[in-house]
Amino acid sequence: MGEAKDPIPSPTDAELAILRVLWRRGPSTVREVHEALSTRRPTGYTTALKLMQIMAEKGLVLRDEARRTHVYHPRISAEAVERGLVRDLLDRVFDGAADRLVLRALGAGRVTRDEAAKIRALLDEIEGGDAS
Amino acid sequence: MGEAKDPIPSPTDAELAILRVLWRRGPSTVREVHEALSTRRPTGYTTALKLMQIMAEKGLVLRDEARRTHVYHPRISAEAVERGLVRDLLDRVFDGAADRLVLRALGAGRVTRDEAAKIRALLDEIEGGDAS
DNA sequence: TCTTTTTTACGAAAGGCTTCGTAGATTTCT
DNA sequence: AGAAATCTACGAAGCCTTTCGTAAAAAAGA
Repeated sequence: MGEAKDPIPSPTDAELAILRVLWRRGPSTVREVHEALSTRRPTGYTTALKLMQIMAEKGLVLRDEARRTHVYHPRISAEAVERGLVRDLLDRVFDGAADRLVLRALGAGRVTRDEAAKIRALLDEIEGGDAS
Repeated sequence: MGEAKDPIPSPTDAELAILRVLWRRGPSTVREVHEALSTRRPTGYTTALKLMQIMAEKGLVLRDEARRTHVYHPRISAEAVERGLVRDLLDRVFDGAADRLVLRALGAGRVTRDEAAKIRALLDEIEGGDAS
């Protein structure tokens, strides 16, 4: 029997911030991530380092140790993480009712005409392919 | 100058669960809340009590001490809390782009024809009233 | 009355997240 | 070579959240 690889956990807040940098920049060093984060919120270098080490343990990132300065790669897609977080919120506060979440989302960030059009198109797509 | 009353903080997970009971049942005692929660997840009575005491301190609920058995009232609306949580998620993971959140929401919980219709109506409403 | 139950108050432990300081190794610069 | 900078590893503190145990007061029941 192979070892049971547990599912990758959802990132914490700080971890998510780091993943976002990796998704945007691509594989990066601790220094690069730290600098990207520091522009928004000053923080210690070793803080980023420690977090990224933890993330490697958790399987959120992959660490390339070929050179002395390690390079970190995201190991889960933005889409997967977004899906997980949205499902969480959906379950925790909206009883899984997607339309109630959408209602609030449309209320919270004001929606441009463009965005509305995109959403309509998406609805068409869903209903078109759905036989229920 | 009046004392500066700080804004009510967003509820934690356990606090949210309690608020949801209060929203559904209306003003309730610790016992009632505890029983409502215990059906889903067994937990100690004093756990609910402690949480509700903390929530009263934070201003999330109001405590009526007229009788020995205190009665707790929600002090923020479901709508306000939902708005806050959605905005959080929006900022933290979607750069404030509501349509990206909606996209994921529509993907996460599968959407019924009914829900789709509601969302369309909502979009109509927004675009109708919006002069941008 | 005396016992049992209900209720509040309080303290504190356990776990998770974030942050940082320090140490040691390696590389780079002068 | 010697000094300075860079990098990883590690431990631990501080904070927050959740959970529960214990104690004391009040009410209800026998």
